[in-house]
Amino acid sequence: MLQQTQVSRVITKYAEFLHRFPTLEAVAESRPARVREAWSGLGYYARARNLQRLARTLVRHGAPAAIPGDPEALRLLPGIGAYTAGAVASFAYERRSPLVDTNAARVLTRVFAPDVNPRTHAGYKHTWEIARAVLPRTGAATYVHNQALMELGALVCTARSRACPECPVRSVCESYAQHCAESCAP
DNA sequence: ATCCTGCATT
DNA sequence: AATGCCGGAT
Repeated sequence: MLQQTQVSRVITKYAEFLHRFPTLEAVAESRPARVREAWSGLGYYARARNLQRLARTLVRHGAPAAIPGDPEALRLLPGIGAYTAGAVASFAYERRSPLVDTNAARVLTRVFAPDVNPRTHAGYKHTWEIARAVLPRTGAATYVHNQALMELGALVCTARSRACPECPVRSVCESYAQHCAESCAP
């Protein structure tokens, strides 16, 4: 649901969806129209179709669904791209796996590569290299690191405004001096 | 117009 | 590498 959709708009829908479909088995057994119905209002309905395809893939043979923890295995599932694979590996399994969403891409380029535009294809690839390069050593630390990276982008270093005075990494940020020296620095 | 915890298809 | 997909908020 969070793929290209704001958290604030997902929260309610997610709770309702889980109430209607408590398990992957429930999603797998449902008629597609029911899944689509529970998704209504969120947009990008291909995600709902992909979710059910994913559920039906994982619960085949009636066995309890097992979600892979390896990013490469996750990446093979319908609707799971590079970001979601990294997010599940990192957050659900505490694997030492990088992740780049819109927040991470913006923060990483602003902090480490001010001249890179993450919205271009080359720039986006570069953000993945940075994300891997700055990963901490352990999986447990990676969970916290990735969480913090995304939260920084969601709450402090947003697309429309940079709260540099409130930013915990401003002392090492390469665009801080450039962008906020006059307007933000005390 | 631009943005949002992207992905599949071409 | 580029585009379509959905919809609400800024």
